[in-house]
Amino acid sequence: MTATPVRSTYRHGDLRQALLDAGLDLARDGGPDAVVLREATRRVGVSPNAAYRHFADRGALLDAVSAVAQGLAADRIEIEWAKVPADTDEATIARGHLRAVGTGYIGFAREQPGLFRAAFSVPHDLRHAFSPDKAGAAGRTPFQLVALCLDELAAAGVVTPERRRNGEFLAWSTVHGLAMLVIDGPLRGLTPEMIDDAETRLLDMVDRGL
Amino acid sequence: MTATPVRSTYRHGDLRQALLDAGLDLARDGGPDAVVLREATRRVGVSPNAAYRHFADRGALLDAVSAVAQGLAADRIEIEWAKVPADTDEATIARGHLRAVGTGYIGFAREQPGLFRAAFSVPHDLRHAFSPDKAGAAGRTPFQLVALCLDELAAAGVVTPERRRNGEFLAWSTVHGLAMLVIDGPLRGLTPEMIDDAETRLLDMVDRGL
DNA sequence: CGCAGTTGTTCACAGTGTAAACATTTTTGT
DNA sequence: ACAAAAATGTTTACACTGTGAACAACTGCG
Repeated sequence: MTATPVRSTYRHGDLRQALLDAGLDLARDGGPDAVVLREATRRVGVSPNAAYRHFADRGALLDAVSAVAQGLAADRIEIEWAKVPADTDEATIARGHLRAVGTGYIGFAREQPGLFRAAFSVPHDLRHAFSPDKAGAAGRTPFQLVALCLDELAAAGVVTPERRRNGEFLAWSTVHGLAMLVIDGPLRGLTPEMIDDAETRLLDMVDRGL
Repeated sequence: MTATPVRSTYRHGDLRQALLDAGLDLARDGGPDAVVLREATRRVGVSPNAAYRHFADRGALLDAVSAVAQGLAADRIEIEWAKVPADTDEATIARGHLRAVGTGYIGFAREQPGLFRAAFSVPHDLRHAFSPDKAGAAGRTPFQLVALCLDELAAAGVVTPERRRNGEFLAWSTVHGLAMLVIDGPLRGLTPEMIDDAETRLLDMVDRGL
């Protein structure tokens, strides 16, 4: 059932990308732990150690998968971002964008829990949060999107400069927490309606209390 | 260098507990992934398969470790809880308790990241959130403590019954998110001062916006 | 005392990551 | 053009993991 179980050429052509794709498939159902080197090479139709020509070790492959997954999260957020009507006042737009980030983030977590965990449970430093390989199709990383709408809120005077400072951490923590508890923690098993409700109220709380 | 590499009796005496303790040690530095069956048996000085007389599989051991870790989290929260002055009005006490839960929860995460992840990253259902084996020395689970202070807030009239409903999820998500991002996510590497600041502002936000 | 149940051990196997040596193909320098 | 060098894939090998099955030693009960 595999597309091309054997290949004619000795060289693969684009093994790195193929392994990355396989890794993403593994992460999609199974999360970061499911990204196992040998299985990826198996799916690509190559010997296990071929992977080491393109990734230093399993961790490097997982890092690459994580970066792509963060880009996919960014894409999901951009979808919500684009829905925000632009024909209103600055403040309303900014608040809409903040809400869009939250909705998109949690939406991605709920729709793609495996990729979400691969994206945000693999330890990375904040210093790399802006690196282009973590960006979505629009060229912006999830963290950049959070920062951006906070800038908008500050520019519109919705939040004071004092409150805007490091506000990323607050906004991010809030939605990240709900996402994690729902897909991977004790809040799993809640009905979609209950999650929707929690999500709405959570975003209300951020909107009011940031 | 091991305390008792061999034992005189064929029977161990309390192998289950010994394995659990070893599992906790492993989780303490290394988190849930570090809880490996063979290493636990090795530390206890017993053959690998002896573990199967007391735990169905590795997952069962991890579950047990997770439950104990949740109890330790509860203990940590109780410490903050007990600090709240009782000689004030009901509302102030209730709000203090909510804050104590947040402080204790994040404190536990920062002080014992491995145990924290073992406690709250191992999937469990909310239906078991009250089971006594997850309780601390005071007999209350972390989730019970959240629920309790929300009840207090409602009784004191700080939050309306409408807002109290399912408020656990909001409060929990918020602190859980910060904890996870700080110990395991992109917010690692923040200075303790920045984390302190984020924590304070996060709890302020919950206090204002719940 | 004998025997059944409990608990620990041994042997075995499949799966994982990864190092080292080897093979093949492509690139590059003269 | 052609040999040397670099890049890429394979094979072999090892240590480690979880876990099933058969076996061994101890315990308590009739």
